[in-house]
Amino acid sequence: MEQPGEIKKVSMAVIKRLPKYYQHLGNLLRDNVERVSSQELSKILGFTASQIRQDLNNFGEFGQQGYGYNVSQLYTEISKILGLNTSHKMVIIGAGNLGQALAKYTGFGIYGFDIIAIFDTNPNLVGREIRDIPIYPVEDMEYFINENDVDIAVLTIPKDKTKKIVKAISKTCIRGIWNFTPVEIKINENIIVENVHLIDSLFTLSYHINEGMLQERLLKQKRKIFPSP
Amino acid sequence: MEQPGEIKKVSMAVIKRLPKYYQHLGNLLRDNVERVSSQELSKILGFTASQIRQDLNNFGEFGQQGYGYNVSQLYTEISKILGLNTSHKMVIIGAGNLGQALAKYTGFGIYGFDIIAIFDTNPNLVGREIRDIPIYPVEDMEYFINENDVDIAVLTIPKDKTKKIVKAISKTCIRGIWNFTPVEIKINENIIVENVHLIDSLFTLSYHINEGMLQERLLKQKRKIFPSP
DNA sequence: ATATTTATGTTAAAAGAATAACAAGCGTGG
DNA sequence: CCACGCTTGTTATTCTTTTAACATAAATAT
Repeated sequence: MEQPGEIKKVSMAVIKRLPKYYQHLGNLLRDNVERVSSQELSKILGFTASQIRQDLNNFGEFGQQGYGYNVSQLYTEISKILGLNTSHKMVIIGAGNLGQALAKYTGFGIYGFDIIAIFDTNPNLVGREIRDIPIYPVEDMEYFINENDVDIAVLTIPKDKTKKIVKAISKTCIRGIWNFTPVEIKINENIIVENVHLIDSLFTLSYHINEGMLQERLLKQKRKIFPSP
Repeated sequence: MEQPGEIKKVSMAVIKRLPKYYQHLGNLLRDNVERVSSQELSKILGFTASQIRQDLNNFGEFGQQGYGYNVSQLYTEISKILGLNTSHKMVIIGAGNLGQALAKYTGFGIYGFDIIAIFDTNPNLVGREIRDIPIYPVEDMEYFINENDVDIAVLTIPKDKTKKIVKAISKTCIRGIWNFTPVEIKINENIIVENVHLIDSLFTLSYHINEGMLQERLLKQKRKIFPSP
């Protein structure tokens, strides 16, 4: 029984679809499309119209019967839901290959995610800059984060250093960790962890490539148990 | 009614858990642990023991009553399921920041994923090498892939070039695409696409960081509809 | 102004996934 | 060598997510 004023938890499946809504509404907006129906969105996104309406109704009533959704308004609403109406300060921890690549990439800034510092232990890197972003010694990390109200820490460090860094971070005002290390991070629940486990992703791809052969193998196995007449 | 010899489709949720099983079994193996029960795995992995048994039984009967699972055997079985018992040839398409970072990273090779070439249009990059991996002109891509029986193409190109590259790739013997571009790739069903949509991941993180504030806003909204007495 | 079409929000049904329960079989200790 | 405890594979149940259905309201056409 749902109490008035009670918030029902939004499922992870819904949350994972929100970025898609946001991005495609952005495309429509750029194409000066004024209105869109759940059915039209359905065709572009590949979700059912019903699902789209259900998803959106987790957050409010944004549409109008007989009209559909106002693209601009819905775009704004979803940007608020995703927290993209305010900008975010990020720091990259670990100036290795991946850390540097993420620092060089300008695509996050477009959405208000500003990388304001990089931290590393390597004295050859400390003092240098990447795209005007300074590389500081990791000792200064905690002070810097608190002083500059940093929201997000991007972890691109070797796995054996992760535990120590996470412990240090957990004492700061950081709100979220974007974790590129293969380590499963356990931390207090006020800090959100979003994992990018590349090797898992690659394994999943490998599974699907292998799937055909696998099924043949399983079939043979089952035929032994149920011999054909 | 399930026919003998018929394969029931394995759900995506199960597949996404397989890499976790694989990695933690690898850890146990390195620690010379001989046997493990679903309950013990449950504690490490955070899935229920029941779920682990269900998951594994999608692929065969690997355990033994009263004993559990033989770590080494189960590890091998899962590596076969994931297709990690054979090595894979990869090429990186796009030698930008991310492409170069992935090329420099040696962690994929450990699992038999060998990057054997990089392709780019930039004449300043073509001819150079990254970790002994040569950078070739993108014109040679199709020929090279077919000639060298490349399995996986890693896409790290700007989004506006994606469609053209995908079209070219689709005519080759490539089996899977590891897609780091934000583009939704439509291709014939023989080629598997695994997406790493970084911006989606970042948005999801932002959502969770924003969640607290969001709920307050929704509460206020609902209070208007259901005014408290 | 009115009827018809369109498309929402919401409720109901179906499908799918996670958890729990349990019978059957193996290992271990006496 | 036997009995007890452990742990699986599997079936049953519960919970979640997706899809379908529909009553209602706005927009459009006549």
